[in-house]
Amino acid sequence: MRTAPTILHLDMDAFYASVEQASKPSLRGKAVIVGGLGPRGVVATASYEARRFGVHSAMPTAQARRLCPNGAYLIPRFPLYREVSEIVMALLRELSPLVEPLSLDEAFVDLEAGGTAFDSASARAAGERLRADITAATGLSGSVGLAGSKMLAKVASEEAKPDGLLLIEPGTERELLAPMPVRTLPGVGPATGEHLRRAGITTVGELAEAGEDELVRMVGRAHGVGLYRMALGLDDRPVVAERDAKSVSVEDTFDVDLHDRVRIRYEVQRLADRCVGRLRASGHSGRTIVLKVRRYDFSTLTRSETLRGPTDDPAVVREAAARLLEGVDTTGGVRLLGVGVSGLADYTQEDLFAQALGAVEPEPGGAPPDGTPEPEGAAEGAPGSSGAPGTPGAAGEDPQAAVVRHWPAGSDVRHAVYGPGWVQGSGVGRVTVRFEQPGSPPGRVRTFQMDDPELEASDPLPLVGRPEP
DNA sequence: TCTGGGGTCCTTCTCCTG
DNA sequence: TCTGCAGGAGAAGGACCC
Repeated sequence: MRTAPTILHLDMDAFYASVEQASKPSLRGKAVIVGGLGPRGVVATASYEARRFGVHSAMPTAQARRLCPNGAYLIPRFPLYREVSEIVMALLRELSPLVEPLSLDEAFVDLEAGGTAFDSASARAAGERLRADITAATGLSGSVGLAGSKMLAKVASEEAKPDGLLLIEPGTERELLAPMPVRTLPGVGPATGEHLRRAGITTVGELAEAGEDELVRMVGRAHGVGLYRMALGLDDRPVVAERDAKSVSVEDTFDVDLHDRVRIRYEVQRLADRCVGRLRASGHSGRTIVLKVRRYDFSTLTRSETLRGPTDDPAVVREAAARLLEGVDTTGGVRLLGVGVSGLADYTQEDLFAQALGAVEPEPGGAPPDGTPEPEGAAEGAPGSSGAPGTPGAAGEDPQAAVVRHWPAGSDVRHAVYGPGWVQGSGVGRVTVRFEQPGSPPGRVRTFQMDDPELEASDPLPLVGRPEP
Protein backbone atom coordinates (compact mmCIF):
# COMPACT_ATOMS: atom_id res chain seq x y z
CA MET A 1 0.00 0.00 0.00
CA ARG A 2 1.30 3.43 -0.83
CA THR A 3 0.49 6.73 0.76
CA ALA A 4 -0.65 8.46 -2.44
CA PRO A 5 -3.49 7.29 -4.74
CA THR A 6 -1.22 6.72 -7.73
CA ILE A 7 -2.52 3.39 -8.96
CA LEU A 8 -5.03 3.91 -11.75
CA HIS A 9 -7.61 1.42 -12.95
CA LEU A 10 -9.28 2.07 -16.28
CA ASP A 11 -12.49 0.29 -17.20
CA MET A 12 -14.07 1.12 -20.56
CA ASP A 13 -17.86 1.51 -20.29
CA ALA A 14 -19.86 -1.37 -21.87
CA PHE A 15 -16.91 -1.72 -24.21
CA TYR A 16 -18.07 -4.05 -27.02
CA ALA A 17 -21.53 -2.47 -27.14
CA SER A 18 -20.06 1.05 -27.13
CA VAL A 19 -17.73 0.19 -30.01
CA GLU A 20 -20.75 -1.11 -31.95
CA GLN A 21 -22.72 2.06 -31.22
CA ALA A 22 -19.75 4.22 -32.28
CA SER A 23 -19.37 2.37 -35.56
CA LYS A 24 -23.10 2.10 -36.30
CA PRO A 25 -24.73 5.54 -35.94
CA SER A 26 -28.28 4.16 -36.12
CA LEU A 27 -27.66 2.21 -32.87
CA ARG A 28 -26.66 5.20 -30.73
CA GLY A 29 -29.00 5.59 -27.78
CA LYS A 30 -30.51 2.16 -28.49
CA ALA A 31 -30.35 -1.16 -26.64
CA VAL A 32 -27.40 -3.09 -28.10
CA ILE A 33 -26.52 -6.60 -27.02
CA VAL A 34 -23.26 -8.21 -28.15
CA GLY A 35 -22.77 -11.93 -27.68
CA GLY A 36 -23.43 -15.40 -29.04
CA LEU A 37 -26.57 -15.44 -31.18
CA GLY A 38 -26.99 -19.22 -31.37
CA PRO A 39 -29.50 -21.12 -29.25
CA ARG A 40 -26.87 -21.50 -26.51
CA GLY A 41 -25.30 -18.07 -26.79
CA VAL A 42 -24.75 -15.74 -23.84
CA VAL A 43 -24.48 -11.98 -23.61
CA ALA A 44 -20.91 -10.65 -23.63
CA THR A 45 -21.84 -6.98 -23.15
CA ALA A 46 -25.07 -5.00 -23.07
CA SER A 47 -25.27 -1.25 -23.63
CA TYR A 48 -26.58 0.84 -20.74
CA GLU A 49 -29.86 1.23 -22.66
CA ALA A 50 -30.22 -2.58 -22.72
CA ARG A 51 -29.30 -2.87 -19.02
CA ARG A 52 -32.42 -0.87 -18.19
CA PHE A 53 -34.41 -3.90 -19.43
CA GLY A 54 -32.53 -6.15 -17.01
CA VAL A 55 -30.10 -7.51 -19.61
CA HIS A 56 -26.58 -8.11 -18.32
CA SER A 57 -23.44 -9.97 -19.33
CA ALA A 58 -23.32 -13.76 -18.91
CA MET A 59 -27.12 -13.93 -19.31
CA PRO A 60 -28.35 -16.45 -21.92
CA THR A 61 -29.14 -14.54 -25.14
CA ALA A 62 -32.54 -16.26 -25.33
CA GLN A 63 -33.44 -14.73 -21.95
CA ALA A 64 -32.14 -11.33 -23.07
CA ARG A 65 -34.38 -11.51 -26.15
CA ARG A 66 -37.41 -12.06 -23.92
CA LEU A 67 -36.49 -9.10 -21.71
CA CYS A 68 -35.53 -6.80 -24.56
CA PRO A 69 -37.16 -8.02 -27.79
CA ASN A 70 -36.46 -4.80 -29.71
CA GLY A 71 -32.74 -4.63 -28.96
CA ALA A 72 -30.06 -4.99 -31.64
CA TYR A 73 -28.34 -8.38 -31.23
CA LEU A 74 -24.86 -8.50 -32.73
CA ILE A 75 -21.97 -10.96 -32.88
CA PRO A 76 -18.70 -9.72 -31.34
CA ARG A 77 -16.11 -8.27 -33.76
CA PHE A 78 -12.92 -8.98 -31.83
CA PRO A 79 -10.46 -7.69 -34.45
CA LEU A 80 -12.08 -4.25 -34.21
CA TYR A 81 -12.19 -4.36 -30.39
CA ARG A 82 -8.51 -5.30 -30.35
CA GLU A 83 -7.71 -2.36 -32.62
CA VAL A 84 -9.55 0.10 -30.36
CA SER A 85 -8.01 -1.51 -27.29
CA GLU A 86 -4.52 -0.96 -28.73
CA ILE A 87 -5.25 2.77 -29.10
CA VAL A 88 -6.36 2.95 -25.45
CA MET A 89 -3.41 0.90 -24.17
CA ALA A 90 -1.01 3.17 -26.08
CA LEU A 91 -2.50 6.17 -24.24
CA LEU A 92 -1.96 4.35 -20.93
CA ARG A 93 1.65 3.63 -21.82
CA GLU A 94 2.19 7.36 -22.31
CA LEU A 95 1.43 7.71 -18.59
CA SER A 96 3.75 4.98 -17.37
CA PRO A 97 5.80 2.02 -18.57
CA LEU A 98 4.05 -0.04 -15.89
CA VAL A 99 0.72 -0.92 -17.55
CA GLU A 100 -0.98 -4.21 -16.70
CA PRO A 101 -3.76 -5.06 -19.15
CA LEU A 102 -6.45 -7.32 -17.63
CA SER A 103 -8.50 -7.67 -20.79
CA LEU A 104 -9.26 -5.67 -23.93
CA ASP A 105 -11.11 -3.03 -21.93
CA GLU A 106 -9.40 -2.93 -18.55
CA ALA A 107 -5.93 -2.15 -17.21
CA PHE A 108 -3.96 -1.00 -14.18
CA VAL A 109 -1.36 1.77 -14.48
CA ASP A 110 1.30 2.65 -11.91
CA LEU A 111 1.38 6.45 -12.28
CA GLU A 112 4.17 6.88 -9.76
CA ALA A 113 6.49 4.58 -11.72
CA GLY A 114 5.89 6.75 -14.78
CA GLY A 115 6.57 9.97 -12.89
CA THR A 116 3.07 11.11 -13.89
CA ALA A 117 1.62 11.57 -10.41
CA PHE A 118 2.87 11.74 -6.83
CA ASP A 119 -0.16 12.99 -4.88
CA SER A 120 -3.95 13.17 -5.07
CA ALA A 121 -4.08 16.33 -7.17
CA SER A 122 -1.64 15.16 -9.84
CA ALA A 123 -3.26 11.69 -9.95
CA ARG A 124 -6.71 13.19 -10.44
CA ALA A 125 -5.40 15.49 -13.18
CA ALA A 126 -3.76 12.54 -14.98
CA GLY A 127 -6.99 10.55 -14.74
CA GLU A 128 -9.15 13.34 -16.15
CA ARG A 129 -6.64 13.97 -18.95
CA LEU A 130 -6.64 10.28 -19.81
CA ARG A 131 -10.43 10.15 -20.01
CA ALA A 132 -10.46 13.15 -22.37
CA ASP A 133 -7.71 11.64 -24.53
CA ILE A 134 -9.57 8.33 -24.82
CA THR A 135 -12.73 10.09 -25.95
CA ALA A 136 -10.80 12.19 -28.47
CA ALA A 137 -8.99 9.15 -29.89
CA THR A 138 -11.85 6.66 -29.96
CA GLY A 139 -15.11 8.48 -29.30
CA LEU A 140 -15.69 6.14 -26.33
CA SER A 141 -15.86 6.74 -22.59
CA GLY A 142 -13.96 5.00 -19.82
CA SER A 143 -14.24 5.11 -16.05
CA VAL A 144 -11.19 5.70 -13.91
CA GLY A 145 -10.47 4.64 -10.35
CA LEU A 146 -7.49 6.00 -8.39
CA ALA A 147 -6.24 4.62 -5.10
CA GLY A 148 -3.18 3.41 -3.24
CA SER A 149 -3.67 -0.23 -4.29
CA LYS A 150 -4.96 -2.27 -7.21
CA MET A 151 -7.95 -3.63 -5.34
CA LEU A 152 -9.13 -0.20 -4.24
CA ALA A 153 -8.49 1.36 -7.65
CA LYS A 154 -10.73 -1.30 -9.17
CA VAL A 155 -13.43 -0.73 -6.58
CA ALA A 156 -13.18 3.00 -7.32
CA SER A 157 -13.60 2.63 -11.10
CA GLU A 158 -16.59 0.36 -10.53
CA GLU A 159 -18.17 3.02 -8.31
CA ALA A 160 -17.33 5.72 -10.88
CA LYS A 161 -19.20 3.96 -13.71
CA PRO A 162 -20.37 5.03 -16.16
CA ASP A 163 -18.14 7.75 -17.57
CA GLY A 164 -16.74 8.97 -14.24
CA LEU A 165 -13.67 9.22 -12.03
CA LEU A 166 -13.36 8.38 -8.36
CA LEU A 167 -10.30 8.82 -6.18
CA ILE A 168 -10.05 7.03 -2.83
CA GLU A 169 -7.93 9.05 -0.42
CA PRO A 170 -5.54 6.81 1.52
CA GLY A 171 -6.76 6.51 5.09
CA THR A 172 -10.45 6.48 4.13
CA GLU A 173 -10.59 3.01 2.59
CA ARG A 174 -11.86 0.95 5.55
CA GLU A 175 -14.65 3.39 6.19
CA LEU A 176 -15.58 3.37 2.50
CA LEU A 177 -15.48 -0.41 2.12
CA ALA A 178 -17.30 -1.35 5.35
CA PRO A 179 -20.91 -0.94 4.13
CA MET A 180 -20.25 -2.46 0.70
CA PRO A 181 -21.50 -5.98 -0.13
CA VAL A 182 -18.86 -8.73 0.06
CA ARG A 183 -19.29 -9.33 -3.66
CA THR A 184 -17.58 -5.96 -4.23
CA LEU A 185 -14.24 -7.57 -3.41
CA PRO A 186 -12.41 -9.26 -6.27
CA GLY A 187 -12.39 -13.02 -5.76
CA VAL A 188 -15.80 -13.18 -4.11
CA GLY A 189 -18.10 -14.80 -6.64
CA PRO A 190 -21.47 -16.50 -6.33
CA ALA A 191 -20.16 -19.53 -4.40
CA THR A 192 -18.06 -17.65 -1.84
CA GLY A 193 -20.74 -14.97 -1.56
CA GLU A 194 -23.36 -17.59 -0.70
CA HIS A 195 -20.98 -19.35 1.70
CA LEU A 196 -20.40 -16.08 3.56
CA ARG A 197 -24.08 -15.17 3.50
CA ARG A 198 -24.96 -18.45 5.22
CA ALA A 199 -22.46 -17.49 7.93
CA GLY A 200 -24.24 -14.16 8.33
CA ILE A 201 -21.56 -12.13 6.56
CA THR A 202 -22.92 -9.83 3.86
CA THR A 203 -20.77 -6.68 4.05
CA VAL A 204 -17.05 -6.00 3.86
CA GLY A 205 -17.20 -4.60 7.41
CA GLU A 206 -18.60 -7.90 8.73
CA LEU A 207 -15.87 -9.72 6.83
CA ALA A 208 -13.21 -7.69 8.64
CA GLU A 209 -14.89 -8.33 11.99
CA ALA A 210 -14.98 -12.10 11.40
CA GLY A 211 -11.18 -12.25 11.65
CA GLU A 212 -8.56 -14.08 9.62
CA ASP A 213 -8.78 -17.44 11.42
CA GLU A 214 -12.52 -17.70 10.92
CA LEU A 215 -12.25 -16.83 7.22
CA VAL A 216 -9.45 -19.35 6.69
CA ARG A 217 -11.64 -22.00 8.34
CA MET A 218 -14.52 -21.09 6.04
CA VAL A 219 -12.91 -20.68 2.61
CA GLY A 220 -9.41 -22.15 2.88
CA ARG A 221 -5.95 -20.83 3.57
CA ALA A 222 -5.04 -18.73 0.52
CA HIS A 223 -8.50 -17.35 -0.07
CA GLY A 224 -9.17 -16.64 3.61
CA VAL A 225 -5.96 -14.72 4.20
CA GLY A 226 -6.44 -12.71 1.01
CA LEU A 227 -10.06 -11.94 1.79
CA TYR A 228 -9.25 -10.70 5.29
CA ARG A 229 -6.52 -8.40 4.02
CA MET A 230 -8.77 -6.99 1.34
CA ALA A 231 -11.54 -6.38 3.86
CA LEU A 232 -9.05 -4.21 5.76
CA GLY A 233 -8.20 -2.39 2.54
CA LEU A 234 -4.73 -3.97 2.46
CA ASP A 235 -3.34 -4.98 -0.92
CA ASP A 236 0.31 -4.70 -1.88
CA ARG A 237 0.24 -6.51 -5.21
CA PRO A 238 2.43 -4.58 -7.67
CA VAL A 239 1.38 -3.55 -11.17
CA VAL A 240 3.05 -6.10 -13.45
CA ALA A 241 3.58 -5.13 -17.08
CA GLU A 242 4.49 -8.51 -18.55
CA ARG A 243 2.69 -11.75 -17.75
CA ASP A 244 3.63 -15.08 -19.30
CA ALA A 245 0.77 -17.21 -20.54
CA LYS A 246 0.38 -20.44 -18.57
CA SER A 247 -1.97 -22.33 -20.88
CA VAL A 248 -3.62 -22.22 -24.28
CA SER A 249 -7.00 -23.77 -24.97
CA VAL A 250 -9.92 -23.82 -27.38
CA GLU A 251 -13.43 -25.04 -26.82
CA ASP A 252 -16.72 -25.19 -28.65
CA THR A 253 -20.27 -25.44 -27.41
CA PHE A 254 -22.53 -27.20 -29.89
CA ASP A 255 -25.99 -25.95 -30.78
CA VAL A 256 -27.25 -29.51 -30.31
CA ASP A 257 -25.71 -32.15 -28.02
CA LEU A 258 -23.44 -34.62 -29.82
CA HIS A 259 -24.13 -38.32 -29.32
CA ASP A 260 -22.24 -40.00 -32.13
CA ARG A 261 -18.86 -41.19 -30.84
CA VAL A 262 -17.27 -40.88 -34.30
CA ARG A 263 -18.40 -37.27 -34.53
CA ILE A 264 -17.12 -36.56 -31.00
CA ARG A 265 -13.72 -38.00 -31.89
CA TYR A 266 -13.65 -35.90 -35.04
CA GLU A 267 -14.45 -32.69 -33.14
CA VAL A 268 -11.72 -33.43 -30.57
CA GLN A 269 -9.21 -33.79 -33.42
CA ARG A 270 -10.30 -30.47 -34.90
CA LEU A 271 -10.01 -28.74 -31.53
CA ALA A 272 -6.56 -30.25 -31.01
CA ASP A 273 -5.43 -28.79 -34.34
CA ARG A 274 -6.87 -25.39 -33.56
CA CYS A 275 -5.22 -25.46 -30.16
CA VAL A 276 -1.83 -26.26 -31.68
CA GLY A 277 -2.35 -23.45 -34.19
CA ARG A 278 -2.77 -21.02 -31.29
CA LEU A 279 0.08 -22.55 -29.37
CA ARG A 280 2.47 -22.11 -32.28
CA ALA A 281 1.24 -18.60 -33.01
CA SER A 282 2.13 -17.66 -29.43
CA GLY A 283 5.61 -19.15 -29.83
CA HIS A 284 5.05 -21.85 -27.23
CA SER A 285 4.96 -25.57 -26.80
CA GLY A 286 3.51 -27.43 -23.84
CA ARG A 287 3.76 -30.61 -21.81
CA THR A 288 0.29 -31.25 -20.42
CA ILE A 289 -2.65 -31.95 -22.72
CA VAL A 290 -6.10 -31.34 -21.24
CA LEU A 291 -9.41 -32.59 -22.60
CA LYS A 292 -12.58 -30.90 -21.36
CA VAL A 293 -16.03 -32.42 -21.78
CA ARG A 294 -19.28 -30.80 -20.70
CA ARG A 295 -22.08 -33.31 -20.73
CA TYR A 296 -25.77 -32.97 -21.54
CA ASP A 297 -26.54 -32.19 -17.87
CA PHE A 298 -23.90 -29.40 -17.75
CA SER A 299 -21.59 -31.47 -15.56
CA THR A 300 -18.01 -30.81 -16.65
CA LEU A 301 -15.06 -33.12 -16.44
CA THR A 302 -11.44 -32.74 -17.42
CA ARG A 303 -8.85 -35.38 -18.22
CA SER A 304 -5.19 -34.56 -18.59
CA GLU A 305 -1.98 -36.27 -19.55
CA THR A 306 1.56 -35.00 -19.05
CA LEU A 307 4.09 -35.86 -21.73
CA ARG A 308 7.79 -36.51 -21.16
CA GLY A 309 8.63 -33.18 -22.76
CA PRO A 310 6.92 -30.16 -24.31
CA THR A 311 5.52 -30.41 -27.82
CA ASP A 312 3.81 -28.30 -30.45
CA ASP A 313 3.34 -31.22 -32.83
CA PRO A 314 -0.31 -31.44 -33.90
CA ALA A 315 -0.11 -35.22 -34.27
CA VAL A 316 1.14 -35.63 -30.70
CA VAL A 317 -1.56 -33.38 -29.23
CA ARG A 318 -4.25 -35.06 -31.34
CA GLU A 319 -3.18 -38.53 -30.19
CA ALA A 320 -3.05 -37.49 -26.53
CA ALA A 321 -6.50 -35.88 -26.77
CA ALA A 322 -7.88 -39.01 -28.44
CA ARG A 323 -6.40 -41.22 -25.67
CA LEU A 324 -7.98 -39.00 -23.02
CA LEU A 325 -11.35 -39.17 -24.79
CA GLU A 326 -11.25 -42.97 -24.66
CA GLY A 327 -11.54 -42.75 -20.89
CA VAL A 328 -14.65 -40.57 -20.94
CA ASP A 329 -18.21 -41.84 -21.00
CA THR A 330 -20.18 -39.68 -23.45
CA THR A 331 -23.45 -41.57 -23.46
CA GLY A 332 -26.26 -39.14 -22.87
CA GLY A 333 -24.67 -36.49 -25.06
CA VAL A 334 -21.99 -33.84 -25.06
CA ARG A 335 -22.67 -30.09 -25.26
CA LEU A 336 -19.09 -28.80 -25.13
CA LEU A 337 -15.66 -30.12 -26.02
CA GLY A 338 -12.33 -28.42 -25.36
CA VAL A 339 -8.65 -29.14 -25.82
CA GLY A 340 -5.93 -27.26 -23.96
CA VAL A 341 -2.19 -27.34 -23.44
CA SER A 342 -0.50 -26.20 -20.23
CA GLY A 343 3.00 -26.43 -18.78
CA LEU A 344 4.16 -24.06 -21.51
CA ALA A 345 7.74 -23.70 -22.67
CA ASP A 346 9.24 -21.32 -25.22
CA TYR A 347 10.64 -24.02 -27.47
CA THR A 348 11.06 -27.78 -27.78
CA GLN A 349 13.73 -30.11 -29.02
CA GLU A 350 11.10 -31.73 -31.24
CA ASP A 351 10.30 -28.36 -32.80
CA LEU A 352 13.73 -28.29 -34.36
CA PHE A 353 13.25 -31.74 -35.88
CA ALA A 354 9.78 -30.89 -37.06
CA GLN A 355 10.99 -27.70 -38.71
CA ALA A 356 13.91 -29.53 -40.31
CA LEU A 357 11.45 -32.02 -41.76
CA GLY A 358 9.26 -29.22 -43.10
CA ALA A 359 6.31 -30.06 -40.86
CA VAL A 360 3.03 -28.71 -42.14
CA GLU A 361 1.24 -26.01 -40.11
CA PRO A 362 -2.11 -27.25 -38.92
CA GLU A 363 -4.99 -25.55 -40.65
CA PRO A 364 -7.07 -23.83 -37.99
CA GLY A 365 -10.53 -25.30 -38.23
CA GLY A 366 -9.53 -27.47 -41.15
CA ALA A 367 -9.89 -31.20 -41.46
CA PRO A 368 -7.32 -33.10 -39.41
CA PRO A 369 -4.33 -33.68 -41.71
CA ASP A 370 -4.06 -37.34 -40.75
CA GLY A 371 -6.98 -38.08 -42.97
CA THR A 372 -9.54 -38.58 -40.20
CA PRO A 373 -12.71 -38.86 -42.23
CA GLU A 374 -15.30 -36.18 -41.70
CA PRO A 375 -18.32 -37.88 -40.19
CA GLU A 376 -21.64 -37.60 -41.95
CA GLY A 377 -23.78 -34.71 -40.83
CA ALA A 378 -20.84 -32.88 -39.28
CA ALA A 379 -22.64 -29.60 -39.87
CA GLU A 380 -25.45 -30.54 -37.50
CA GLY A 381 -25.01 -29.06 -34.09
CA ALA A 382 -22.00 -27.12 -35.32
CA PRO A 383 -20.62 -24.55 -32.90
CA GLY A 384 -22.89 -21.55 -33.20
CA SER A 385 -22.30 -18.03 -34.45
CA SER A 386 -18.68 -18.40 -35.47
CA GLY A 387 -17.26 -18.05 -38.95
CA ALA A 388 -16.47 -15.04 -41.04
CA PRO A 389 -19.29 -13.23 -42.81
CA GLY A 390 -19.83 -13.88 -46.45
CA THR A 391 -18.06 -17.20 -46.33
CA PRO A 392 -19.29 -20.73 -45.99
CA GLY A 393 -19.36 -21.86 -42.35
CA ALA A 394 -16.49 -23.47 -40.50
CA ALA A 395 -14.72 -26.38 -42.14
CA GLY A 396 -16.38 -29.64 -41.37
CA GLU A 397 -19.75 -28.51 -42.59
CA ASP A 398 -21.47 -30.15 -45.49
CA PRO A 399 -19.54 -29.36 -48.70
CA GLN A 400 -22.90 -29.05 -50.42
CA ALA A 401 -23.48 -25.95 -48.34
CA ALA A 402 -20.32 -24.28 -49.66
CA VAL A 403 -22.29 -22.09 -52.09
CA VAL A 404 -24.50 -20.63 -49.33
CA ARG A 405 -22.96 -17.53 -47.81
CA HIS A 406 -23.46 -16.64 -44.12
CA TRP A 407 -24.13 -13.09 -43.03
CA PRO A 408 -24.00 -12.89 -39.20
CA ALA A 409 -25.84 -9.93 -37.69
CA GLY A 410 -23.50 -7.01 -37.07
CA SER A 411 -20.76 -8.05 -39.49
CA ASP A 412 -19.17 -5.58 -41.91
CA VAL A 413 -19.97 -5.65 -45.61
CA ARG A 414 -19.42 -3.54 -48.69
CA HIS A 415 -21.73 -3.21 -51.67
CA ALA A 416 -20.36 -2.28 -55.08
CA VAL A 417 -22.99 0.46 -55.47
CA TYR A 418 -23.99 1.50 -51.94
CA GLY A 419 -20.58 1.29 -50.24
CA PRO A 420 -19.82 0.18 -46.66
CA GLY A 421 -22.51 -1.07 -44.29
CA TRP A 422 -23.35 -3.77 -41.79
CA VAL A 423 -25.67 -6.76 -41.70
CA GLN A 424 -28.83 -6.04 -39.79
CA GLY A 425 -30.28 -9.48 -40.29
CA SER A 426 -30.58 -12.39 -42.69
CA GLY A 427 -32.84 -15.32 -43.45
CA VAL A 428 -34.96 -17.01 -46.12
CA GLY A 429 -32.36 -16.31 -48.78
CA ARG A 430 -32.12 -12.59 -48.11
CA VAL A 431 -29.79 -10.32 -46.18
CA THR A 432 -30.68 -6.86 -44.88
CA VAL A 433 -27.88 -4.30 -44.80
CA ARG A 434 -27.78 -0.85 -43.24
CA PHE A 435 -25.48 1.50 -45.13
CA GLU A 436 -23.78 3.77 -42.64
CA GLN A 437 -20.35 4.19 -41.08
CA PRO A 438 -18.68 5.87 -38.10
CA GLY A 439 -19.11 9.61 -38.48
CA SER A 440 -21.98 9.40 -40.96
CA PRO A 441 -25.63 10.08 -40.09
CA PRO A 442 -27.83 7.01 -39.50
CA GLY A 443 -28.09 5.21 -42.82
CA ARG A 444 -30.74 3.52 -44.93
CA VAL A 445 -31.59 -0.16 -45.00
CA ARG A 446 -31.65 -2.28 -48.16
CA THR A 447 -32.32 -5.96 -48.70
CA PHE A 448 -30.44 -8.22 -51.13
CA GLN A 449 -30.33 -11.85 -52.16
CA MET A 450 -27.82 -13.74 -49.97
CA ASP A 451 -25.72 -14.55 -53.03
CA ASP A 452 -25.78 -11.04 -54.51
CA PRO A 453 -22.39 -10.82 -56.30
CA GLU A 454 -22.14 -7.09 -55.57
CA LEU A 455 -22.15 -7.71 -51.82
CA GLU A 456 -19.00 -8.82 -50.05
CA ALA A 457 -17.58 -9.12 -46.52
CA SER A 458 -15.24 -6.31 -45.53
CA ASP A 459 -12.98 -5.12 -42.74
CA PRO A 460 -14.32 -2.76 -40.06
CA LEU A 461 -13.75 0.96 -40.58
CA PRO A 462 -11.85 3.01 -37.97
CA LEU A 463 -14.11 4.62 -35.35
CA VAL A 464 -12.60 8.06 -35.58
CA GLY A 465 -11.80 9.58 -38.94
CA ARG A 466 -13.46 10.79 -42.09
CA PRO A 467 -16.33 8.73 -43.45
CA GLU A 468 -15.69 6.96 -46.74
CA PRO A 469 -17.30 8.46 -49.84
C1' DT B 1 -35.08 -20.32 -18.71
C1' DC B 2 -30.68 -22.44 -19.34
C1' DT B 3 -26.25 -21.28 -18.67
C1' DG B 4 -19.80 -18.85 -23.96
C1' DG B 5 -14.85 -18.78 -24.35
C1' DG B 6 -10.38 -18.12 -22.65
C1' DG B 7 -7.92 -17.83 -18.99
C1' DT B 8 -5.85 -18.04 -13.68
C1' DC B 9 -5.35 -19.84 -9.16
C1' DC B 10 -6.36 -22.92 -5.37
C1' DT B 11 -7.52 -27.32 -3.04
C1' DT B 12 -7.61 -32.11 -2.54
C1' DC B 13 -6.24 -36.56 -3.59
C1' DT B 14 -3.08 -40.11 -5.29
C1' DC B 15 1.11 -41.97 -6.58
C1' DC B 16 5.99 -42.18 -6.69
C1' DT B 17 10.51 -41.69 -4.76
C1' DG B 18 14.16 -41.17 -1.48
C1' DT C 1 14.30 -56.17 2.75
C1' DC C 2 10.49 -53.95 4.85
C1' DT C 3 8.03 -49.97 6.84
C1' DG C 4 6.84 -45.27 7.67
C1' DC C 5 7.14 -40.67 6.37
C1' DA C 6 7.69 -36.41 3.79
C1' DG C 7 7.70 -33.95 -0.31
C1' DG C 8 6.94 -33.33 -5.16
C1' DA C 9 4.45 -34.04 -9.32
C1' DG C 10 0.42 -34.97 -11.58
C1' DA C 11 -4.61 -35.27 -12.01
C1' DA C 12 -9.17 -33.54 -11.29
C1' DG C 13 -12.40 -30.30 -9.92
C1' DG C 14 -14.06 -25.80 -8.31
C1' DA C 15 -14.27 -20.86 -8.15
C1' DC C 16 -13.46 -16.75 -10.19
C1' DC C 17 -12.54 -13.04 -13.72
C1' DC C 18 -13.53 -10.41 -18.04
